[in-house]
Amino acid sequence: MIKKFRSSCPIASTLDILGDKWSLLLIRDMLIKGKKTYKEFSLSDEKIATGILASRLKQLEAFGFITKRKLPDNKKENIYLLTEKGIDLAPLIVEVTLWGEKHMRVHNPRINSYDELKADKTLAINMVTENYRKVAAQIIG
Amino acid sequence: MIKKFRSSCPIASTLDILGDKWSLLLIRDMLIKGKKTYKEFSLSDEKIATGILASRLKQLEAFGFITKRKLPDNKKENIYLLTEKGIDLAPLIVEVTLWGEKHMRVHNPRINSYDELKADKTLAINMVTENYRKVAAQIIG
DNA sequence: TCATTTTACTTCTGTTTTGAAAGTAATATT
DNA sequence: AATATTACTTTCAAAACAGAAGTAAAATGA
Repeated sequence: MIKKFRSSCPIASTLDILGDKWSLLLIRDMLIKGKKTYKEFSLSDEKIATGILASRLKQLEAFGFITKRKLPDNKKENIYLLTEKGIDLAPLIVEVTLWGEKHMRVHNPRINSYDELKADKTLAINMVTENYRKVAAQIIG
Repeated sequence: MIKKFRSSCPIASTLDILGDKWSLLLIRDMLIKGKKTYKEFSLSDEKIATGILASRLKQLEAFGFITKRKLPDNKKENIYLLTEKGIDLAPLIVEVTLWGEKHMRVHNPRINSYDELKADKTLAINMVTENYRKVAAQIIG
């Protein structure tokens, strides 16, 4: 997985990897919705194509956002879990959610409210990350 | 500028518009670097292609992130300025910067430090947005 | 046990997007 | 009046994407 970076800017470098329409949604699915298998990802609301899903998982793993493992009692399913690097995207995901809720509903009226998030951003981030860590630890036993 | 949204998720809807490698960099150039003309954008460190630049500016304008105007004494240059919707991306941009600085340097060693940002996030956001508003107001007279 | 289903992909094909270069038209400068 | 600058558009090859179909191993059901 070779990757050339366009500049020395941290924003540009982040977009060099996460700057597409799917990568951050996979992180969202893991962090917020607790998804962990290929099948679960493939059933997303946004209908990701299976080829794109495979390539994104590969890239996210190559760059250390996620890990891939098998559980002892299941030789078929792969379990994808966020690393600290991936979990650290929680504040970013919260900001995107808040911005999107505030400014995108005018374009997409279907967007829901997230009042809990607005009320206490820091608390929301902590709850999401703590919850994820707990659930992940439970999965790997 | 028609656009179909993939789902009711605010993250997905935001990515439907900003989920590419260039849009957020243009916002960055305006908000942080004070760029405002086509020429200035085209001279970015990341070497955006002129066709992509034109299409992104068009989309950002169509979705109300930026406005396009001419100054009374210059019939040639167009001045692009962020709207409130665009300025509101400051917290998101700060989060991306901080995340990128923390986690991307391992992949791209050229990335610089942003200690001021880390020290006080809220202050940094306020300074950037207040500065932008002031500079923009001065430009339009 | 053996057929069926499930999971996790890969492959194929047509379409869309991107990137690099060149071209154009109006305005501004020398 | 000639040249340069600005803001694009156009062109075209290459890369990325989307949807459908196919494959192989593992798990399940009869």
